Amino acid sequence: MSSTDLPAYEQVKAFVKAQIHSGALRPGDAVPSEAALQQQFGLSRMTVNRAMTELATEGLLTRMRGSGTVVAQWHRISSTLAVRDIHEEVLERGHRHSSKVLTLEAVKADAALAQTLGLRRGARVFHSVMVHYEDGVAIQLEDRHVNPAAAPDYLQVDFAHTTPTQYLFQCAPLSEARYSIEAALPTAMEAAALGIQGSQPCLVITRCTISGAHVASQGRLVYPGMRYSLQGNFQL
Amino acid sequence: MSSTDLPAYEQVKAFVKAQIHSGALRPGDAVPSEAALQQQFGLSRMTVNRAMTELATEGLLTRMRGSGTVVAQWHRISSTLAVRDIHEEVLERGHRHSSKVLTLEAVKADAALAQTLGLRRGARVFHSVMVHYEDGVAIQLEDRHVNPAAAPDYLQVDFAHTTPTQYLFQCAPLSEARYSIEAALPTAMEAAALGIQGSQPCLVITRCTISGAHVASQGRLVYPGMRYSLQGNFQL
DNA sequence: ATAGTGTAGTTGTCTATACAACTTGTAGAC
DNA sequence: GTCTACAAGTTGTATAGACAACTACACTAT
Repeated sequence: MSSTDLPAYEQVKAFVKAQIHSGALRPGDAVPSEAALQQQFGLSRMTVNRAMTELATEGLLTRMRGSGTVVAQWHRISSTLAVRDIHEEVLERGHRHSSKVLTLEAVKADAALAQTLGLRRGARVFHSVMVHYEDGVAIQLEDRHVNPAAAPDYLQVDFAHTTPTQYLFQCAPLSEARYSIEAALPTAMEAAALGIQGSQPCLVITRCTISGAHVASQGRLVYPGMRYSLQGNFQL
Repeated sequence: MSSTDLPAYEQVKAFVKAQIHSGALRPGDAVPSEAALQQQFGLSRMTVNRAMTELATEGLLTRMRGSGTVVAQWHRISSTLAVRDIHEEVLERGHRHSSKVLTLEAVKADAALAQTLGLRRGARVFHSVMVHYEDGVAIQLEDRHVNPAAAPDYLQVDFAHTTPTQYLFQCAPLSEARYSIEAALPTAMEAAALGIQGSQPCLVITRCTISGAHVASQGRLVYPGMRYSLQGNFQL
């Protein structure tokens, strides 16, 4: 705890990481045991254990009780995909966010929708379609179906002052989510709403949020391909 | 440690999680302090601390030394995106994988490529283009530029028995990656190689892998939109 | 009123120890 | 040769205690 200001367990993590990145330790290789590192660094085992346990949960190491620790075969890269509000997102980029509600209604669920929301066919569900603009340019079409059990007052919400994501966060705490990302062509209606050609590819994120026992909502988010890309930067 | 076989710290985690999912604790709400939970569960503070620290790194809680713990505002969902080999991926689905090499050559880097690979303009880089098939159906076009410093023998590799991902894993341990996911139309060449219409949208992943100080390679992975989607399931 | 001081409460880290659960290899019994 | 039993080594979990770093708030002196 003298060389830098980093906590001791972080220094051990950095040491092991460096050995992996330099190639001194390759996938499948055995990593020194906690006892060995304890000696080498002059730390207690609990501290070394914390370092190694964290590296394991980060996916860099594979540990087996009784057997030892090896460098993981697949460097799993843990990104964080934040389920967040597009309003906040736009503001964070220093731009102006606005939106327009195209549809806000109650409809009867068809077979497919009923299944994903866990309801019976013909059940009453809420449906909203809106377009989000960043500095006046359409960047997202949000087509959402909501389970009334999760948000009974969905139709009364004033979406000029809030967004579906924001509102649903409030009344149905998120517990699980499923998503699917694909490239597809927009429907004629979607293309018109986004102000793009129907032949222009879009990034479509289909997202299903689950709150406790209910499937709270199912959303289809359409991004014009030319104006949007999902980006990430991973560091091991 | 009596009710179930779960470790004590996992039980504390489950307890707090349940309170959040049920809505008893909402984003921004204060969570009981470690001392309080220690009393309540009859555990040592270290055990409670482990539970809370892990929930914080999972993004469920926000902790501030001196101030306390609150439920995080944004339920960050930590997915794991594995940088893995398409060969293994196809085999895992129980299908047959094959591939065809279209190009394997050394070229001079143009300005853009030189910049991303961290080389000077006109530097010698390796270039490969190949198509991957799953049970005979084209599912991915892999257009890759490789830094010779990371893989000097890239042109001599027999890609009938291995894949670029696999080979690069061996000779250049991964330390960082940047990616970008977007929807785009394939080039005429790409469409022909994948056997699809040029008007069919594709999911394009541009990936840049970094190994230590070098940028090891830059790859453009094109997936036919109709045959592929990125999927994920998150659990908090 | 304002600025500074102090104190209680909270989280971050580290130690030393202990036992449990599991793996692996070896020595011995048959 | 084969199986069993044991021992050594490894990780998983839990404890009790300690100090450091920081925050928030109340209180005091100006």
